[in-house]
Order: sequence, then structure tokens, then C-alpha cells
Amino acid sequence: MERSGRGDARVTLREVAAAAGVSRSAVSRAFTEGASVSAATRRKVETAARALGYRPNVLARSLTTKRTALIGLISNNFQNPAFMEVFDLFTAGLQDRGLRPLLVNLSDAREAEASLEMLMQYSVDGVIVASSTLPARFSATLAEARLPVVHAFGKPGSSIDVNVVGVDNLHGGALAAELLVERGYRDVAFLGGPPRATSTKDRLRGFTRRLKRAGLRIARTRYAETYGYDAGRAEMAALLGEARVEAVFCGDDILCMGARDHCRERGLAVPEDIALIGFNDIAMAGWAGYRLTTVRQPIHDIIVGAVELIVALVEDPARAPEARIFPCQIVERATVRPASR
Amino acid sequence: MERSGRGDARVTLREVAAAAGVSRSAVSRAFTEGASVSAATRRKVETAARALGYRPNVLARSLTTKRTALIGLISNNFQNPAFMEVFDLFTAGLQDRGLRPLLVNLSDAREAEASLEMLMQYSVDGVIVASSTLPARFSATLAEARLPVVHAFGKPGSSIDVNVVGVDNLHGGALAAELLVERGYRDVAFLGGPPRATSTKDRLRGFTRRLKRAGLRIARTRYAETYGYDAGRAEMAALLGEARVEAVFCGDDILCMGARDHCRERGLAVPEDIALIGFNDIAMAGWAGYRLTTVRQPIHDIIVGAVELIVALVEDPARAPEARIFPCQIVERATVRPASR
DNA sequence: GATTTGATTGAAACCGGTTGCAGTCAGGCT
DNA sequence: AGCCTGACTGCAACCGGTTTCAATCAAATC
Repeated sequence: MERSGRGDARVTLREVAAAAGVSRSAVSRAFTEGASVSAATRRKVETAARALGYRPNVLARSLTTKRTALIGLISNNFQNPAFMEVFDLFTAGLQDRGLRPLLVNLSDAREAEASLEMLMQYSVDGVIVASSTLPARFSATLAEARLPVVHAFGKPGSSIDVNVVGVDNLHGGALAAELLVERGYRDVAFLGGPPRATSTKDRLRGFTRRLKRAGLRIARTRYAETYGYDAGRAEMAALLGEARVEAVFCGDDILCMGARDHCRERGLAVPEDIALIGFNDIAMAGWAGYRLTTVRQPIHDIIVGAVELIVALVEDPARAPEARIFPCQIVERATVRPASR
Repeated sequence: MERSGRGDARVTLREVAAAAGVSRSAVSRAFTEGASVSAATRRKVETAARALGYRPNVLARSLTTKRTALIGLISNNFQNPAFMEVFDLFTAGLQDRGLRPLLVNLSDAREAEASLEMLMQYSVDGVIVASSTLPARFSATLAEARLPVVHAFGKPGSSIDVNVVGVDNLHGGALAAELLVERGYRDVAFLGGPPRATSTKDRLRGFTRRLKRAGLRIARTRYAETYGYDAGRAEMAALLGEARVEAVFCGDDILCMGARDHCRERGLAVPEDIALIGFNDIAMAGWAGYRLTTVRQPIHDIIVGAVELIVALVEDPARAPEARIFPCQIVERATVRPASR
């Protein structure tokens, strides 16, 4: 079994064929599910293969089969520790279905075009864009290139049809507003993620609308350029410097944790002096040091949905674009005061 | 430029050759740095390629060049939010050098063998194992398969020669002990990661040794089966139930954060009632809610080193195995009482 | 017993590239 | 003018597989 290790080159189909005394076709068929091979031949091939330590070359195979089982996984959220959950679920989900995640770290939007080019050169079967901050245009370009793509954590494109799995951010924002209104807060602010992200815009819009129905307006709005703890802390500091507010709706848990810690450092009690609502309900939001009241996004469902969708899409590229939108839900912990009673 | 998008199939070398009125070789050469092509031919090829929207197929090329630029990135730390930093640095570092990370989520050791097989089938140029808890045997198997491999966050193998980049865990453990001794703690415990991981063993050993020099012994030892917040919290609870201790050395920051939060929930003041030392100095360790005193591991250096090493190894597979071990360093924040004075 | 049938097999073409080799050709040399 | 050089070029083989197609063969049918 280990004889193979000695030589420099990998064992190829041809060598197995020679050793087994059959044609190359036979070997190929022996390794193909449901191909026409006699039991005897298959056995001969298998023993020869085992003896030589043969491993089929998937890439060579892909040349004719047009399938690589490679899936591009693009994200620009590598600064966000919460995204570890996302990667865990994505990689596990893809692997379970025999797909291989080819990771792309898109920190800079300028690289976007090049990364895309790269993925096409590697003949990936499909692409998952895991980000709410990447422009929808990006997914669209990908789609135009006839590459199956699903945009996870995105919102249904207005004009172009691209597959999306995500939550109803408008609704999420409204839920946050509703809770704040119900608890009697009046001076509220919004601390959002990147201002151009549709997720940010929608959360803000839903929030504002619901507020307006209660006769309230946002006292102040600030945006963090990236989803990160430090950004949240800094923007919270800036926010408190600009206006007096009783409650802040943060567009993301990680920002909210930063905001929470700014309050801690400043000696502000939460929720007594100031209330905070996050978004996502990542695992860390429940940590004893934070206990964030937050708008829950069903990460698990979103990811399972995205994987399912990309699988279906690879199977049938002509499939009509689909949007799977999940509802949000308030998870109440300790950063908003309880209902008075 | 977009005419290509229409057809189902991708544009191939052959079509470009036909369009440009040259041979396939010429096209291939036009896309190869430093090949022998006249300026005129190159120009013809380039315009034809652009007009058709041609993209070379990297995988087909790899068949003859024996290089895929694919690097397997294996880890089993997908539960640990701190690992996001690691992934960020790794993916960015690899991309900067034109390499593509093929991610493997190894939650279960049983899958190890299969994943390895898979990576070989995809002809990766090399493998980076990013984990301190994967058995060294695993890296060794990989190395025996004649696949360049570097084990990041590992320790130099005692018997088998495998490339390693990491820290001196013995020294790290000793530093923790030293600090505790200096600050006058006497009843100390160890809360480690997976008990079989060499990193855990070494940290414990270094810790114990230094303690012994001061005439002290460990009051209690507990292990977390995985690096995770919940595990840290649970083990801390168990630990405090078993023995009275003044200080706990945690084998990892994330465990330490869990431990810290257990204290919080139990109403124990840190460091007044109990002192805590972590390991790693991940970004979160500095968060205002935690402010962990910890043993710093130079993550950035380790990763840069690992990437450099794998690049060198791909270049020259016969290269002698190397171990790059960095020193640790205490970062003092707020979970150990200050020097009395 | 002759013929039909279906399973199995190998030859050869193909997937999309690269590369060794020999031939072409223009410029530089004596 | 004749010869040598060196830059280009295309042919054809090859990388490691898959797949079409026709051939083979034994069992089944009439």
C-alpha cells in the first residue's frame, strides 16, 4: 500500500490499467458509480489500485465532466468574530454534500473583479456570497457570467434576479422600534453598519417607519464603516458626544458589543442609563458580560437554505431565481428595561 | 466583450487561436510570462482573447504544469470565534502570494483521513494545518504522502520531522506561573484545553515546573474538550466546586472568557476574589468587559511564518523541515492583582 | 442450431491546456 | 554573396482522466 510513496510522481490511471491487465477505460469505469463493468474486472482493478496507492485526479476528471465540486465562498466579514459561526456552518454544510469551499477574503472592494475572474478560472461550480455589505451589483455580475450564485445575508435585488437567502431587514428594524416604543423610550438613535449596505438601509428604514407610527423620530444616526467591535465602540462614543439619547438600535451585535463596552468605560449603566438593541443574536450576544437584547436572525436556517439553493442551482443552472426570506424575532435579555408593571 | 456570455460553453484556447489566426501554441505562449512570442502575435492574440472573453482554464493548465496554487487549509477550531483572526490572516496572506485556500472543516477526527485523501485528489500544492489540537501524527501522515505541509500552532514533533510554526508553550506556561508567584498567589489551578493536545500538555508542564521552583503545586486541574466559551464556563464552575483556589491559569483566552463570566454570574470579583490568566491575547481579550491578563502568542508572526514556509516548501519540496518557534510574552490587564506596593 | 440480445470491453477521440522539437525567416557576420 | 544566429512559429505529443462507438462474447430466444 505504501510502495507508491517512494516514487516522485503520483500513480496514474495508466499504471493501474497496466498492473491490472485491463484497458484505461476499464479502470475509469471501475471508479465510476453505475458504469458497465463486470465484477471480475472491478475486483482486479481495485486490488491493483490499492496495491499501487492510486487516487483518481479530480481535476483531470473535471476537464471532461465539467464539474469540479468547488464552490467559491466569498466574504468580506473577516474582521467579525461572529462570522466564525457562519463559516463553520457553511463549510460543514458544503462538505456534507461533497462540495469543497474555495475561500475568498474580500477585504477590499477593488479586488472584487479580480477574485471573480479567479473563481471562473478555477471553474468553480457555483459561488456563495456571504455578506450583507457587498453590493448587489457584485452578485449580479457573477450571475451574468452564467455562474450559479447565491447571495446569503442579502436582500432580494430590486431589478436583477439573483438568488438570495436572508431575512426581512425592514421587519427586523420595525421589531426593534416596536420594543423601544413599548418600553417608553423616546430619544432613540441608530448605530448602523456600512451606510451603503442594503441591510443597513433596510434596518434603518423599518426602524424609522415604525417609530413614525408612534409619533417619534430618530434623534441621531451614525454608521460604522465595518462590522467590528472597535468601530462600534468608536461610533458609540461619537454618538453620545453629539446627542442625548435613551436608547440605541445597533445594526449588528458586534457593533452593539462595542457600544456596550463604551458605556461600561464611560460609567453608564445599561439599561438604566441607556438601552441597547443589537441585531443577529450571535452566540456572543448571550455571554454574561453582555446579555444583549437583540433582533434574532436565523443564521442556521439561512445557511442551510443557501447551501440547498446552490446545490439545486448547480444541478439545474436554468432554475428560476429564488429569494428565501426568513422572519426576525426579538430575543430579550438585559440591555433594554423590562416592561413596567 | 460580452458576446461570449451568450454561448453555453466557455471560450477555449482553440477558439482564440482560430480568431487570431495563429496556432494554439501561440495563444498559450501569449499568456505565459517570458515565453517566446513576437509583439505582433501577442497583440493579435490579446485582442482576439478580449473580444471573445477568453479566460485560461487553470485546472487544465495544472495538468501539465503540476501546480494548482491550491493550498489546503485544515482546522478544527471552527467553534472558536477567536479563530476568525487566524482565518483572516491566513486567507489574506495566501491570496497575496497568488495561492488559493481550499478550506477543510475538521470537526470530527474520524473525517481526518478522508479529508486528507480529498486534498490529494484535488492536487493541492501544499497543506496548512491550523490547529494545536490535531495530533502531530496527522501532520506526519500528510508529510509521508509527500505533500508539503506546515503545522501552524503546533509544536516541533519529537520523532518525525514536520514543518512547524508556533510558540514555546512550555515557556508560556512558565510565564503564567511566574506572574502568579510574583503576585503572591498560592492556591492555583489549571483550566486547560483538550487534554491530549500537545499545546495543553506543554503549557501545563511549563506552568507546573515553574510553580515547583517556587515550592508550589497545582491545587486542581481541569480540561475542556473543545476550545469554546461554554466549555470554559462549565469547567470553571466544576473547578470552583471542587477546590478553593485563588488563581486559575486558563489554556486559552476563549476558555478564560467563559471562566470569567462564570465568576461574574457567581458574584465573584476578579481579580479580588479570584485571579485569571488566559493564553493567546486575541483581540477579544482586550474588550472592556473582560480585560484579560494573558500570555500573548504572536499570531501575526506565526501566520506570516507559516505562509512563508509553505511557499518555500512548494518551491522546493526537498527542503529540510524547519521549526519556527516564537517566544510568548505576558500582557497584563485586569484579571490578576497588581504588584503590591 | 441459428439468431437476437444485452453486458462487457478496448480503441480512439476528446476535455483545455503546455512544451519539446524541428523548421522558417530575417538580420548580422565574414 | 554565403553562412551562422537567434527569434518565432506550428506540429504533435502529452498531462490524467472520460466517453462514444464498434467489436466481442455468452446467454437467451425461436
